[in-house]
Amino acid sequence: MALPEFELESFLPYRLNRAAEFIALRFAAQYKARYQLTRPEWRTLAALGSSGRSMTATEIGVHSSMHKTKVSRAVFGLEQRRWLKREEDGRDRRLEHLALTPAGLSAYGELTELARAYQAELSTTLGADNMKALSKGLRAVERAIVRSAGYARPSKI
Amino acid sequence: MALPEFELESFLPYRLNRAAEFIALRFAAQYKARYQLTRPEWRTLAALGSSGRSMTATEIGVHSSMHKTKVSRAVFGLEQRRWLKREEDGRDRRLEHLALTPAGLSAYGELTELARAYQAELSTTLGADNMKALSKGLRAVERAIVRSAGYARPSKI
DNA sequence: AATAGATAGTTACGATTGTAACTAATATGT
DNA sequence: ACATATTAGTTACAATCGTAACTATCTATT
Repeated sequence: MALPEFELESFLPYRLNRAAEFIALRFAAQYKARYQLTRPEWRTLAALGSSGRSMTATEIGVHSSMHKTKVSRAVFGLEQRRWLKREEDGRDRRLEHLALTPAGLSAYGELTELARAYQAELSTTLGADNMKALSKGLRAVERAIVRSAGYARPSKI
Repeated sequence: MALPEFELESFLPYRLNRAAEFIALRFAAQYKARYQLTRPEWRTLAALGSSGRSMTATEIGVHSSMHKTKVSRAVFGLEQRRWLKREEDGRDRRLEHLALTPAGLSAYGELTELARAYQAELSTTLGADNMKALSKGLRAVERAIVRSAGYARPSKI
């Protein structure tokens, strides 16, 4: 009569969600307080800044697993701050190439300082080899994401 | 003049968020289609079902890293389906002990079947030892969550 | 060249969310 | 014992989000 065992504590989606929420919140508090940035705005800024090149909105969405309307609004927000500018593609006028302005780049630089500090703090808290293990596991998930983006419709991510 | 390096690809909050979002979405599609459950409702049901005992709303929130208003609404939703009942604490009348009804338990049983299947699929996709690594890393984060809940205000999580 | 289908991105709108304020109860300090 | 602070949980409200529909453009088929 006993139910077959199920340990929520070992169920990956639940654990990942919980961990992500916990880890993200503390960092979000910093850039929110300092720059009034929303999470999608920070993620968009980070995607652009880290890539070191211009990207389309769709690319940003795939890269960060954000819904396209989220990206669209984040881009609009960053544009209003003049941290980002759009440039129309010459050949395909549906595409917009998004790039950080000097002001955007400088904000990105300051934010990466915070990020670096937070990452260092995490490394101390979690321990170096737990970080390594986490990183290895995440890399496997990332490969799965890339693979599935290849087959399936990216807009559904 | 070059900015100090920052690799978004190695920044834990970003990576965790992306992975969690990706992994959770596929599973959410299943319980949404099958039971019209929301994510907070599933997480609440799972926390209760898996613990095998009654819990308070606050305990559920800490356990699942969900905001207390999210928990409050999820509890209300599950109560309306008659999957959960509340019982007042005799000594402290602010507390409500939440427990699954037989119907709730049976739904939980069916959902854990889906969960188990999904976990198995993930294990195949990611590979057993990547799962192990991920699990080890998550366990470290979980310890950090527990520690911080001890000191800091849990309502802020 | 014309039509149908696909894709990039935006937006209207209903649903979901978090903040802050609230109620009700308990705990604490004097 | 009384005032004050704290805690559990709910709710009003404004902000945010995702679905679906939309515009504009491009690609493929005939």
